[in-house]
Amino acid sequence: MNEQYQPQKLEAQAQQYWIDNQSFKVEEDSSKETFYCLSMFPYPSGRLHMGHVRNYTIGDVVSRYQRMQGKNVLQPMGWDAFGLPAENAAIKNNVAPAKWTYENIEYMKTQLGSLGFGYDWDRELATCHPQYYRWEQWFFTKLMAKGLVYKKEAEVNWDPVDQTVLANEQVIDGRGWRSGALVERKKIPQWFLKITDYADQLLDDLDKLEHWPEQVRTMQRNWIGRSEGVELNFHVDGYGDLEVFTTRPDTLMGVTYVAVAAQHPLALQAAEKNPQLTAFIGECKNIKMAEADMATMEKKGMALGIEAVHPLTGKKVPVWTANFVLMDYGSGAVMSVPGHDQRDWEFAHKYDLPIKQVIRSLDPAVEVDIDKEAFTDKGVLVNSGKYSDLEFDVAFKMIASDLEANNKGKVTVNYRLRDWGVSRQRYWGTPIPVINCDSCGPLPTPEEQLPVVLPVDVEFDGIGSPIKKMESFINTTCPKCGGAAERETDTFDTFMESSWYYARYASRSTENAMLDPDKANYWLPVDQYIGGIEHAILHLLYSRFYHKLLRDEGLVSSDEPYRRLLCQGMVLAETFYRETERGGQDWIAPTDVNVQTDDKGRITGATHQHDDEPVIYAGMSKMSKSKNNGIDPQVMIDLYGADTVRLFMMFAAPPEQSLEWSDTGVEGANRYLRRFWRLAFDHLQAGPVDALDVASLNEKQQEVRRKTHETIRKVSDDLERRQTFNTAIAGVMELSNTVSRFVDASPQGRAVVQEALEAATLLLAPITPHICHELWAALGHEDNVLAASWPTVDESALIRSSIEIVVQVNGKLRAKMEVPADADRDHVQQVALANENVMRFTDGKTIRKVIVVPQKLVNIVVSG
RNA sequence: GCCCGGGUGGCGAAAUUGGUAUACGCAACGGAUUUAAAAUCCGUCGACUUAUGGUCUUGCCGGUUCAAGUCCGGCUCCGGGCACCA
Repeated sequence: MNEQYQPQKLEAQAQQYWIDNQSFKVEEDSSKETFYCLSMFPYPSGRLHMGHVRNYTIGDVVSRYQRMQGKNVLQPMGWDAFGLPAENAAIKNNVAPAKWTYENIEYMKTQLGSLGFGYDWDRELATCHPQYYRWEQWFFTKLMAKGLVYKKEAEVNWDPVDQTVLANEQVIDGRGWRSGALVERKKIPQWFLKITDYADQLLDDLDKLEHWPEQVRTMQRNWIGRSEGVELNFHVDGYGDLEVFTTRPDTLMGVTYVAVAAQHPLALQAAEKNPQLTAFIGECKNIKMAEADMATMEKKGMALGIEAVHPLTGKKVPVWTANFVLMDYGSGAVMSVPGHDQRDWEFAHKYDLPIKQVIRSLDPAVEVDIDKEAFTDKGVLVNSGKYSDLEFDVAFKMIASDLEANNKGKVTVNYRLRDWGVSRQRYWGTPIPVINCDSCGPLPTPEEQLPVVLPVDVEFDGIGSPIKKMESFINTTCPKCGGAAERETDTFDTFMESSWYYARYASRSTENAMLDPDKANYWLPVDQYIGGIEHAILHLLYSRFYHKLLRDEGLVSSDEPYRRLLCQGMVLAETFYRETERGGQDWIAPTDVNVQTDDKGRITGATHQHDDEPVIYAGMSKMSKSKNNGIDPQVMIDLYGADTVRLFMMFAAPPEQSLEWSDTGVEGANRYLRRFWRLAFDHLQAGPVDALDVASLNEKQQEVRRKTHETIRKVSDDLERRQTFNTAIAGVMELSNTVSRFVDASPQGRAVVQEALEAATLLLAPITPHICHELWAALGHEDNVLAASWPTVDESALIRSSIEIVVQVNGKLRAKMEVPADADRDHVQQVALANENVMRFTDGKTIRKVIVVPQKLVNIVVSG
């Protein structure tokens, strides 16, 4: 064993050992318990960022820990390779997306290797590979046959100058990012998957996911947004029935107007002879189709000059159009009850529409003043004719059945969830396997023609997808009539690829099918899934949906894809900037900045290393290109080694929380590894170690041994149940501190230290595998540390003869005392009451109550 | 705007089921070692105070309890998501 800790050398050796021995290759083996640990695969953007390092370190720790539990562990890795950035890079650097992507994959793969992650690379996949996406295409044609796919017109962000569809991200302040043109909403035909058919299953099965964070389940529940209500019709002369949905039929007598979307046929019809209305509808087009923009924009509307008939009273109410009513959501029309809905109330105030109170509070003491704001609680009906004085539930039922009896409405369930639009008008994605024939309509591409391969040899001019102009790709024949037909040139949403990759890893070598059910079911569901909280809704919901589709196709047998979920927080770093002449910010990399601090270490100022002139400190924020505050993991690995980076990442914060990058914190992690190495080195220098003889240990030796076993117990629980890797590391650090303070060169003293060092090495092995690989051998083990079993707790080592009890008087700490571990309640109470310092606070007072919490504390309640 | 989180020393954090607030680490300070520096080792380290002790302290205001960082109600600030970024 070398005296110096040399991470570069030792890590290269350990990594070579794992490669030579194919240590992480796994096969199906029915005799072993399985564990499938999956980290969300990266988008191959060029280099790993710290978010990846954090994600994959957590995954590797869990995998290695489970392996030490004796399980057959699958930990695969792959590439979420389709997406917008490749197209942007193509335009910027004049390089084909495929080439750019594959080069990035190659580089990032070496980076993952240098971090020591234990992946089974035989199962690697890239979603841009035809052998991957062909099964996605095949599956889509199956879904078409099942009627789970349909085509309809839906709105997109349209750049009228570049003549192209923009992603929400590409619309900045309402304008196209490249052209600067005012973006319009435009309707184009697109393919949809009927995720709403599975809404109830997706909702109900959330209850089964007991190892998912509650917050993610809540977010998904709210996203699906199941609500029971009534669908009802307002008749409009010369148009027909205007259908609306409400969860509050009890407020029906308070409707003072109805509102339709700007694109609603009724609005368009009214606009034909109304230029002002036409102008207003045109104006409503200039809003980005993102919910946040819709919800925060100024609410505007205009009367259509049309009236609708109230389904119960027969009275007429005006019809308005409003920019906040969504055409794509529900029927594109809403009934408005300004007395009991705040948005309607504000709209009514703005446009002087009548406001009518029809609900009062259940609590007679509560005054309702609808002149001030809407009263939105459920309560008792008033001013509602025969329904007055009814409470919500009764009113709901009675109004609903009256509507039903008059054929004006019915009770129904509504979801916030909308069907999944999977069409994208982009190049770098999976071609949608559809052939459009003028006479036969859209048809699935026949199975024998799959995959529909995306041409990779393309010219990129930056405007629109190159395959949309590529006749050799487009022109084909109709599979039904044999006539000339055209291929669909849209590609799939990249969420399609990431929705089933977890299953493909489990059946990676299968060539003639999407999945081999035997192999897939051997591994699935994923035991532990790890990824960023930003995926809490979309990716995880689509993936859950896809799993149910795979199940219904007979490819998997489970209901849910991911048994346990861990959402890791973001990685933050300090940000610095200078103001530009135009008042913008010029972000400066933290590595280019010198920081000044006060005597307490707080940042008081900073200067640029290049010119020593001041820069502005803007606090911590997520590492990103836009803030230029990313720290390159490769630089840190080269400087300190992978183990240090891994240790710091896992120690600095609990996994779900955001993690603040700190250069000195990394140095601290490195310092700990050097100390740990030195501790082992000094111990081994003293020669062979005797076998441990538990019965002969003195008190000090017993204490060290107790610490060893308490640490094993704590770290096991932290890694397995709590997944608080930071406290696990703190625990091992405490053990190291105990050992380094323990000076005892006697044979049994050294035996106790040997046991402690072996335990610490095993406990750290999942987190810092390279140094532990080396130390395990140095401590005298012939087997590799990967093959070692997780240490077990010797319960007899934990036994204490006395314990500390704290004594409070009126809840305030007044004394600490040692009592025998087996002391009974009365004894503990007596000793507490007799304590000198306790008596200073009880003297002359009346003791009202004494609370004894066994093994912990005594609280004496006094008065007077 | 809506949904979901979070706020504890100078800093990252710990306190697991309501029971000792500040474990572990960073920074800072003092000392040892050194020709010197780095590295290393030892020590101090929430605030105030009349100091073997006491008072206060977990974003703010209020409540429940013998006991609240933890539970409840109201606010506030910060972050994530909002369906075409992945």
